[in-house]
Amino acid sequence: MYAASIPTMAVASAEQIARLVSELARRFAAYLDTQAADLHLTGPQAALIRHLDRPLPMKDVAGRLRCDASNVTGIVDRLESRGLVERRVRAGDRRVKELVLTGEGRRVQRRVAAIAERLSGLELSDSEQSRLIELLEKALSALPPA
Amino acid sequence: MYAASIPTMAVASAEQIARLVSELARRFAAYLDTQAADLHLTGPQAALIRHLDRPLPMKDVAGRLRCDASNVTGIVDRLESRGLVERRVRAGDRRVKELVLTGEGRRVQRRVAAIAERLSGLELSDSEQSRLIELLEKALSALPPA
DNA sequence: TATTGTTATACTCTATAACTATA
DNA sequence: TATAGTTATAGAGTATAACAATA
Repeated sequence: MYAASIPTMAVASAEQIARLVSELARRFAAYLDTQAADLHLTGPQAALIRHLDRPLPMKDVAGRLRCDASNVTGIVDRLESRGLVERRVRAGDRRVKELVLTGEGRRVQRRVAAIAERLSGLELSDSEQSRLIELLEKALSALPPA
Repeated sequence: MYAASIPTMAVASAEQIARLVSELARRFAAYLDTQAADLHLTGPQAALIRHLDRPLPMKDVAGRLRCDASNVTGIVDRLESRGLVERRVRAGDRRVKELVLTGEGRRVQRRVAAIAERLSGLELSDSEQSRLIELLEKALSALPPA
């Protein structure tokens, strides 16, 4: 046993948390990817569709996906070729192209949204869920906003 | 990767957990990537180094990274060209190449390992950490093993 | 001049299939 | 024949820089 002033246990569990969060992140991402693949979407494509809650300029899409604007061109090209999204020149400013979902795009969007919700069960009781939410929010506050 | 925004109201805590875990996963991955980039490593390169706790056949590396063996060739090529890892033909079976860290590779490995540990604080007390570990483990059990 | 989006370029990661060398 | 690893190929994502159109 060590002196109480040096939180040995805390260090041990800190590492454990890092490992668990890492594992959870990995599996969660893998889950999302496989679910997206079922819809014939890559991760970034699914993310783009999920963020398209209203007509959005390409630049804003890049902002939400946190990637360079030049990438969005390619991702949108592929989605547009499948008829899921559409580029529309903004009336007031012809430099801007707004991205909108097609009818089929909206159908896919609903299925994408359902993916995260399907994770919900998590085998936790209501009170466990509340507590987990609290702790996750606190843990989140320790990470850079990115 | 998924939604950035956290709902202000939440009675539906299951969905909220899905969003929080999603957000945590996203930020955690982003954090790991930027930290790895500081070491001039990509995510997969850092992951490979992290898993190299002993001489490991290429095939086992692929297993640990959960990717096809053909990918490992390229990742290892790049690490080897930087002198971080080394391929060694196994004495007993000349088909097998075991991957080992060089001295410099071990130094980098220690820095990679430190990344996850640095996440440890998480601004949680000891008991909060214990509880979070419990809940994370339970939540993990709901996800496919991948 | 500044901004929006695209194109050109170059890398990394990904899987599948064909190939080699060993067993 | 079977296994370990590589190579060939092709597609997707990433960023930087240069560019056109528009403001």
